Amino acid sequence: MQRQKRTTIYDIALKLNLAASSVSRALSNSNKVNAATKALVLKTAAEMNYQHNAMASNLRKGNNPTIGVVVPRINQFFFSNIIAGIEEVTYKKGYNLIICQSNELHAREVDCVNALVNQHVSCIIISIAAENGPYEHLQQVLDHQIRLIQFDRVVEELDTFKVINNNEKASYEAVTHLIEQGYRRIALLEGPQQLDIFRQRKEGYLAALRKHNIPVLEELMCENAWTKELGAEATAQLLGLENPPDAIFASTSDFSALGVLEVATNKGIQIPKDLGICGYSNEPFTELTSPSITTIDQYSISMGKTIANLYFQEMEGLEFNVEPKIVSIKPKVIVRKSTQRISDVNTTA
Amino acid sequence: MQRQKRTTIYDIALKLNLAASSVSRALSNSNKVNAATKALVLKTAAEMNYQHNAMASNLRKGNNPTIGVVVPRINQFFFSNIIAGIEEVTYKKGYNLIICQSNELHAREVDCVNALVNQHVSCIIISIAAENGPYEHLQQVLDHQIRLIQFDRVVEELDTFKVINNNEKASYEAVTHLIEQGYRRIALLEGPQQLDIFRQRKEGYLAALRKHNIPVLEELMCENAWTKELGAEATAQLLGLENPPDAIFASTSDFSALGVLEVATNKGIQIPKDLGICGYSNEPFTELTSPSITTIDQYSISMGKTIANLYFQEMEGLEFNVEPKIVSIKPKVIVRKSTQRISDVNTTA
DNA sequence: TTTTGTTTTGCAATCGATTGCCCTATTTTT
DNA sequence: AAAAATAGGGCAATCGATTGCAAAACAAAA
Repeated sequence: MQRQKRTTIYDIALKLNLAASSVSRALSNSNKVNAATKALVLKTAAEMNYQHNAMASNLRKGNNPTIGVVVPRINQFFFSNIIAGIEEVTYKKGYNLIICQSNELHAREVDCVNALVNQHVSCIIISIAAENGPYEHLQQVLDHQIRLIQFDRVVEELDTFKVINNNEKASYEAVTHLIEQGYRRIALLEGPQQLDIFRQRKEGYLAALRKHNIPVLEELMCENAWTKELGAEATAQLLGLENPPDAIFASTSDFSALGVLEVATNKGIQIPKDLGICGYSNEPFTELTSPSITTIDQYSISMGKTIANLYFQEMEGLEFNVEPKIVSIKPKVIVRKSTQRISDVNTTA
Repeated sequence: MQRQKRTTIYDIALKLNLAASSVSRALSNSNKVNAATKALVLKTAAEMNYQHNAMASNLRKGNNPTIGVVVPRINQFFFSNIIAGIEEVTYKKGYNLIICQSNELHAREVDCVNALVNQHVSCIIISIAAENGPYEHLQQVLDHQIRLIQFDRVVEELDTFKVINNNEKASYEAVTHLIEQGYRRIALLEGPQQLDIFRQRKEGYLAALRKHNIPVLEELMCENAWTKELGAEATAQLLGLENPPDAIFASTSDFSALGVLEVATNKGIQIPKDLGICGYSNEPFTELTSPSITTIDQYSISMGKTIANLYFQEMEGLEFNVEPKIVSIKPKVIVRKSTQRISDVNTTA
């Protein structure tokens, strides 16, 4: 079978003995074409199986109603929710969504961003990879007059729109909650410190301790414990201390909290009695473990919607040099069994 | 600030006193241009902050190296894994990925497919929405010479490439496992029967019962119990029977299995001793519940890769009328505690 | 030196839709 | 009835990159 050519407006024009321009106007429902002609064109187009060519149209109109999204991992709950939220909004606006994942690699992130710039997308939404690297590629985006919105993991120095979580505050509240539950030797599992979000979470932890006059102990802070395995390792080490912690705040993720839970349970440690555990992200599994894990919800779907709305409300069609806005979302501590050793606290799970 | 125009090959040509065609050739690394010229063009392009315009290029070349994916929900673990798997492959091939979600709605699915056809994508990968509806939109895709790969939830009658799970076999094996564990009154939670996958799973269930001469009882089969809530409802009903089941196979999803687990646990029923529970999909949480839930793994990431590879190996650039292939993946039963009441079985979790 | 062959470059059409401008009917106004 | 306004439609340029063909430049061979 010969790959037959698609029907174009010229084919329709030829068949109806019209000019292509009239066909175009009819199809775009312009009022500069007679109602009868319009109907005829529409009918014929349907008969001829015509499909509008978005590439040609976008080229001529000089805009591409598409938004590119770059995330570290598509299949991470937080990010897939963000994407779902964004899609919800962009779909209604008739925009397309191009999705890329950096796999936490800087080089790959650069590749993805360049591909999106080549596509002349209207906007790029990005949460940067954990791997360090220069951010010229992001500056490039701006230089090419493409809108840029950073979310969650952002490059602070870059003057762009940002949608972030108030990590410090959330962290502060989580640790405060632990203190209120009577925990005093609270350990911290930290994420890669080149990412702002993890530095902020550490800040919140420190602030809460200081506020309650609890000494900050170096031995209770574990760097780079942001996977289940690393969390488990760190826990084994912490629990082996002469003076072990009575609570562990896995500020990196619920996965590392899971590692904590497994190691502690295997050692026969009572949770929450002897050890409190708090995670971060409100992964679905946190309410299913036994005991369920106290964590921090980031409202990911609604955050996705917020991001997309930011584009449509503040940027679409407007001048380029609007003052970048920073939207900060306050995450919420979800108290569950893994930290509840005082009975009069309201249960959320 | 005036929205300044982007640099084009004409700008470069003008500056270097060359023809645009030469610039184009230099940029595409054609061997029909002098090495020195090529270097000069590349250098100048970089200086002028030139970015290739994919829209123009695709229009001229008549192809768009982009694949569209339509799934019911982006943030469902199975689907986000499929997407991650597809992305892994398409990224390496320099293809873009446009993602849409139908939200299980037929009308929205049609919209998404049309948008992708307008984009003249090279291939559409789809898992159809639960909501019934005609599938002319899929036929349209084929009529427009766009490749179509269906996966997981497919329209059987449509002669396209398909990547499916052998649901019947998986289901058969799961039920056989239950029987081997000594369960005899095995209930089935069914999904919407307009979807093939759920019909197939029911078939597997029936086949296993027949094979072992176990009577098939209408009262043990619950229609449309495919969410956690509906699963819980069905379970309450089943356990209220005069002669309740000793096992429940939630063939719809792990979420409904979770509903089963909660209701049974609340009633003080011993699992797996008094009731066996088996889910479907191997959601991450299934190994975290107590007891952990036996389920069926669908190898979602690798399935995504398989789908993408199918396009590149069998379809890209080839004639349109190649014989559609159907790839069937055999899912694997993951035996966990919720069904293990005989000790000599190998543990997977 | 002339002829032939090979590089290198330019010209111009093309992909398909859009749109400013102009022209011709037709209708409305005076 | 003449003038003005409006509706409907056509022409042709345009968006930016690609590519077949032709021309020019240069090198090699006779």
